[in-house]
Amino acid sequence: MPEKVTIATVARHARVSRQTVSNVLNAPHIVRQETRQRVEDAINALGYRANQAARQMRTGRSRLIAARIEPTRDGINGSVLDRFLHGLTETADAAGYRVLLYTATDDEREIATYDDLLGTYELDAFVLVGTKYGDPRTAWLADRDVPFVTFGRPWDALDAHPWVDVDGAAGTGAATRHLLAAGHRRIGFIGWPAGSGVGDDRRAGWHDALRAAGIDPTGLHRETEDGITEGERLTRDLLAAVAPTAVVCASDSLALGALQAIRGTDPPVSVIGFDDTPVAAAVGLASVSQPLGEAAARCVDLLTGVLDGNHETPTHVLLQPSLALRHTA
Amino acid sequence: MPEKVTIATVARHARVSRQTVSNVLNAPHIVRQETRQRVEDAINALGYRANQAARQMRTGRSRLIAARIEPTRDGINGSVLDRFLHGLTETADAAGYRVLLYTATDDEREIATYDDLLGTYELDAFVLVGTKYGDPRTAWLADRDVPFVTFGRPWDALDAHPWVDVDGAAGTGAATRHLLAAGHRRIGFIGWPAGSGVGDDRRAGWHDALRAAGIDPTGLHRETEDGITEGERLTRDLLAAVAPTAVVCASDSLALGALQAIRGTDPPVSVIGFDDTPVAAAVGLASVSQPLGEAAARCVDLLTGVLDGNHETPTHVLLQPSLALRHTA
DNA sequence: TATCCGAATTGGATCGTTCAAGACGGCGAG
DNA sequence: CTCGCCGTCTTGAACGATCCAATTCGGATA
Repeated sequence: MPEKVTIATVARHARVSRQTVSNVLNAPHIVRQETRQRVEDAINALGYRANQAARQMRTGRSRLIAARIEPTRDGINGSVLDRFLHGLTETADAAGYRVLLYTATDDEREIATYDDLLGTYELDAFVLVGTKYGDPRTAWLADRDVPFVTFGRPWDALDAHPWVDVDGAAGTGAATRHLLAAGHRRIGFIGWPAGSGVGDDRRAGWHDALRAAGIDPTGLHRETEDGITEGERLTRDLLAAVAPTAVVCASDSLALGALQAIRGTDPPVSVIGFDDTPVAAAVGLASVSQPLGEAAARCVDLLTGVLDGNHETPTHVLLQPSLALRHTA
Repeated sequence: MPEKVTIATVARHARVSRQTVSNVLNAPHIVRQETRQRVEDAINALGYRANQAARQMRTGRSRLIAARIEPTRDGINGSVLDRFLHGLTETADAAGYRVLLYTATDDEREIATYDDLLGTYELDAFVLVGTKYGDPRTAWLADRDVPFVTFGRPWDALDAHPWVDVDGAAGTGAATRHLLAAGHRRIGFIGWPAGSGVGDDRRAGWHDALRAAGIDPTGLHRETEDGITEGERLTRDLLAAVAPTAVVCASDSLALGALQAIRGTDPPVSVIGFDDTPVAAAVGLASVSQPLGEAAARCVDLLTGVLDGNHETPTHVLLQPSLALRHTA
């Protein structure tokens, strides 16, 4: 069995000192061209790889970022996180970072996990998905100057920390305008109770688009917790009350419920969901599509900016969604 | 700012040597009860956490396991991996391990990634999801004595390495028997081309169940690549040829296609899918459900067994699926 | 020729932990 | 009484990288 290749092995092979090899790796510009070449050749010939643990012990940086993988709730929205995670892994990899997973059942435990991860693994940064008003997790991290980025705006103070988000209002706005252009006038909205940043944002897009078209949105919307059953219930209610010819929903779960509710209507009531989940694609549901890969990439950009001390990079990014049109619209 | 708490800090505080603290952590039984208590008190008082990088450098073990997150293909089957990953993270955590993500677009790059992860991060083990006949990845890992477990049997040699799998034949068998009990006689099967271990296994369950009921399965099955469109096409073909009253499918994707094809039949043709994906739950599709959390837990069990040198643990585990009955069956 | 300068390189110390070997006191056997 | 052993604890070295201070060397300057 071949003995382990360390920086000393490379140094001996290239007939230079350990420090010179280290310089070739970390500060190539201060090494003479000819020497550098010799060292690089040795590295390739021996298949040397810098030992991350040793490097970390000296520098205190692990090149590891943590992301949370959530228990699959209704399984529909879970796929959003899944796609985001995949993008994150890919982009982080390209930037020389690795993604470590963790889970937590509530905020308190999640914070305990931060403490543990920071203490034992010396993580470089965290990526949080979804934040709420007065989120204790971001406060904890900020208090300790731990670098982190959220996918989702901090609704109570936009400048609190770096974030990446998708413009939900633009998405529901575009969906509504698409329906208006198709001749619809009574366009309903099924969303979440007021108070959640994301929900209010998505409703605002629909609301403002109707207003801009000279239509009064009063009475045309309903609010409920997320879920297929709830979506169906509220859509039936809305149909009975104001007979909309189209419905925009805050999520694909709600939209799937809406689809059940409108079954058999003639002409069929149009439905547009939100998130463009695989379920939507499978059942032909039109939906607002978030650029998740792009969002993940921007998160990594922001993090590397912070970690490498580039304070010139922007601290927040708002991406535009697109409309995935299918036969329900 | 408080200075870093190391093993030396704890030692000083408890008035023992560094090594004694280390022993309390790693071999408590060789430390006198009274001393141990004093050290443990100091650990708690100071909030000491062992530095993983330093430990790793000395022991060569990182307490990190790697799992691959795949690009969301059609997004339906992706959720299976997602749920598995979540279970894996949770169980690994409980066993003192963390899960590191990686991606790769093909086998060659995946192997290059193994090399990189092993070289720079000294990963303890890998979890592979899905293997095929003559898989180059498992061969590479086995060659180098890298511990790993697969979720999915190595179809060409069941004793090649530790694995966890779900009994697909039992699943399709149960589905078929359920349909038989409901009075169906002509039960079709839509699956994948012969040659894939998983596909052949799932077809065998259906085949044998029919045979056991004294029914000749000849002509009642069709094979195709996975996908909704393909599933629909083949189901139409099967309907036209032999007019089955029920169809068992090798995946939820195929089953969704089948649902499109049978629309309007009277009495409705029954359909049962495989994987119990969120999509199935959403559209009311009956499906065979894999115990993914349990599978992940068993993977961790096998790994810790290998890593801790327990060669007495079984090297493979075959779990039984259950039937999620919904209105399509 | 002596002095100085900066670029390039060197050896030693260090990060926090575990391993290997040894020190110390008490106890039982010879 | 002495020897060896066992249980308990301590000391020094090592893992593989980077940081720091010191050194070499060729060339420019006085």
